[in-house]
Amino acid sequence: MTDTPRAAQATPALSAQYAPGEVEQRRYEQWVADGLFKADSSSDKPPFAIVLPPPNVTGSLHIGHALDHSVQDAVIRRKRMQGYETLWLPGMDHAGIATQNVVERRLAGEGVSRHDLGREAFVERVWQWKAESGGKILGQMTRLGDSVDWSRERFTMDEGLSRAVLTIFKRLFDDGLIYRAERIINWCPRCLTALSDIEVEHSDDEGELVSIRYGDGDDAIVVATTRAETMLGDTAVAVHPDDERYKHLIGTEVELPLTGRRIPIVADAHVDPAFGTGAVKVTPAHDPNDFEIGQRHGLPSLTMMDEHGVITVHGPFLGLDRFEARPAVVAALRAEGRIVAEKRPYVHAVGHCQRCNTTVEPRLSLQWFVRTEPLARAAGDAVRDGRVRVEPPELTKRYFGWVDNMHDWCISRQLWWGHRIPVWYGPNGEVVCVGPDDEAPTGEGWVQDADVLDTWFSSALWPFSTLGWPDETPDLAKFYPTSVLVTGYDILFFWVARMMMFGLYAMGGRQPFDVVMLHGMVRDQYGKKMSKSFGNVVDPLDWIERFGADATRFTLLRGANPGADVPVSEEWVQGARNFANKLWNATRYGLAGGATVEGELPTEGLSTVDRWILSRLQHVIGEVDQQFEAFELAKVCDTLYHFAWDDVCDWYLELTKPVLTGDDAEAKARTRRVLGHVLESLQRLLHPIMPFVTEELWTTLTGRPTVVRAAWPVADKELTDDAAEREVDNLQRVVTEVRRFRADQGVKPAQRVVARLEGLEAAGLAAHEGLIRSLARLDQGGGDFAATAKLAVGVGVTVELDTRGAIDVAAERARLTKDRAAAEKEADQCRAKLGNPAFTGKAPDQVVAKIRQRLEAAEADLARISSQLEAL
RNA sequence: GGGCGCGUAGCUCAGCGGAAGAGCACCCGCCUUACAAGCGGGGGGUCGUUGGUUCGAACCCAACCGUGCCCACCA
Repeated sequence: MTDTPRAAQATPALSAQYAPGEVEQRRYEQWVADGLFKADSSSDKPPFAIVLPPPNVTGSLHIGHALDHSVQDAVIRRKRMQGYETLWLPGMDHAGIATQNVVERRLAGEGVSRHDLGREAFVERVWQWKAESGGKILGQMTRLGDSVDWSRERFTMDEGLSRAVLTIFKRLFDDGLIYRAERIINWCPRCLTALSDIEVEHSDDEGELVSIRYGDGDDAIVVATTRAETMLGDTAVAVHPDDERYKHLIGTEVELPLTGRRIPIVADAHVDPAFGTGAVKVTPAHDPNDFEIGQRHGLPSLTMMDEHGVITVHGPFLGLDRFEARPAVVAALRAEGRIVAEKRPYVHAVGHCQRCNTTVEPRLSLQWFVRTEPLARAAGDAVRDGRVRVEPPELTKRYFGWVDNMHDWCISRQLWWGHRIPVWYGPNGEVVCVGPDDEAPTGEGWVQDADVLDTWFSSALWPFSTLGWPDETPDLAKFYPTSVLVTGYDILFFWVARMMMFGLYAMGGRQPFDVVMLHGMVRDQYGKKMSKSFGNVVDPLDWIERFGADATRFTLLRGANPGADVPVSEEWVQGARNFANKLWNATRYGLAGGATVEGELPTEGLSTVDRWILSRLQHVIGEVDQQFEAFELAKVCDTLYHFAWDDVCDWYLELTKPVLTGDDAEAKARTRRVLGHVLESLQRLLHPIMPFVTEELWTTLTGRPTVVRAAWPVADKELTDDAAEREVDNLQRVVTEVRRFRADQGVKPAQRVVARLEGLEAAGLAAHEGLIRSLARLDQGGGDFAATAKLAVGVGVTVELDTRGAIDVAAERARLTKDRAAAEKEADQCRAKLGNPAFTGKAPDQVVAKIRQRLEAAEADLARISSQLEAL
């Protein structure tokens, strides 16, 4: 057998290029078949649990999910390797309004409305959709390589979670934290349901502010509004109590135009005298502020619009849509001479339905609410007192701003898809909340509330309902509180704050998770948001198919520091694909060169180069551990990328070629063992980021069954070696400088360059002359050696070269002159600093010492460069 | 209207008090026996502007100019 590192001969097992498609599916199926992702709640190992933020069953996973999942998978895979009992629990969210809308749209394509089907049949259709869409999502997760425990998959509407919903609803109800009330809520006239505050998105829209005169003569009062049509529902005009202009009118009545009704003028401190005319029309049934004013003054609430936004008051406007009614009302007022100021454009914030973008209508209606004050305070305290850590910490301010100013949460939705509100109404006005173990009341006249709960109500239970709550299951005991919640900062409020509220409430004050890791949004290579209309959307499956799951994950994780948005592009995923291939080839080469993991790692007789790479490896392990603990996955990627590509591939593999092809069998054996160790350690370190290629390589290299449960590398201080690092660092500088010279001089690689190396001893490189010569392609100086260039390489080494007359003296002289100027400048700067008593007096000793060293180095460079210039 | 953040190489970003960095892009030279999805070399930034603190500022402070996001019931 031959020892030469010829890949083709020695390793038919690895092809010349990494082909992810061939590897990924096979590996994933094996992992699942072997139960490697299954958690054991009876294990003695310390627990580490993540619940997957359940994707909505509205469609398929997008690149943002791929980021979210990649972060979690990286974190959990490392913990699994570290010996924790890991649980990553998968599942999906029924996503009430979003899913209902999707299915309704599909039905519309068939010319059917949900009302044609009826409630039961419609819900059945949604379940069909869920089966279809959910299956697609699960398939995508396997393609990404998610190491989730499939045996514990949950759905927010499955039986167990429904029981959890009933349980907590009943408990909140009994504690007086859920109530039913007639309030102004956000209403979507298209979805025909109430919305919570967070389901409303505000945008600055241009409206028209018109001023309308109410009343006549001395009693006339002018109000301004952007929503003229609502004057039909006015039941008062309000002014500030101290406003001298209107004091005399307070308590009187004016005639409301177009209606013939007379309405009172009331004084309310809410009115800003400086805005507009200082007088406000009051429409309690259609404006939240006006509702408050109405409550304070006992005003009637007059509803003048139905759930579709159509005018319901009798008269010329009856049956008009709200947006048709607006100009119609203005026109009618103008005809009566009531418009006192011309309409003027006015930009103001208008709410839109998050799901369909319809302008939200504040509407007085009877809804169920959660009294959030005590829950939100606890949710804030858990972060304030450090029980829950938020990464990045900057986002805690936003979190506090939210939980400390939370309005009561409207939880009833006039939808069919969701958890039905477990409240029954009796024939005599009885209201009964039915718990999970209660019998629903039967008999004449009893009906269940028709509404369903806000989808976030069940999502808020996710970290414990999925573990079996309200039962005291082994899973709940073992894995609650979960270790970390990973999600995008965009749903900090929607979801995280609510899980905190319900988790603390349901679990006796125990937080749902110890850490919240918030990642950013995936953007394109110019930092732009991805959007269908912009055409810059990336389909993760497309990338997985073309570049592999590992490359896709690496591309995403390479930007995934806490709170940071993640720009991606096809060029970058190509780079990541190249990286996977680089690892592949490095291992292929290692195997061909006899890399092995058998036997103890030798400690005696190691070469400087071996000691150097082992030392570097220990530093890398330390850095990566730190970065992982801080969830700085972008830094993890960066550290490992450079270690793998620069240290291992570009230098270590090259530096060890002479040994591996040489005659010293013992030295060769040692290096083979070190090479094996470095490669397999690198594969273990990269496995959380790039699970597939590392699995394929590690199992091939080690002959062991899987890297999934291999031990995570631990840094060994014994193996760090500063001297070896310095030595190799010097060696690299010499080699690089010679290469630079050759490139500058246009010396062809094949062209013979005879050289004499001086000063190696002093630089500690005496033993490495051979390596330097081979890497820099320098020949031994022969009898006809005639130095034509003298090269100082900065570590006290001088290289005299004979390039057989090919030296461009002018170019080299110019470069040296430039270098000399730089060295002079450097020396001057250092001297100036050292001559400054303020600096030497106040700066730390090590800084001063550093400057001294710099000065010495600069002076040495000056001397060397000068002599070189003379020699040229 | 409040709050938060960001402006560093052509692009995307790291560095956050002691000599300006990475990836990609670009330029030059190479099929050197793991890898051309590669190898070697190189150019490119007065770190948004103006002041201040400091022996020393990309880094701390202030103002300004850009820009992004979140929250918000002034008609």
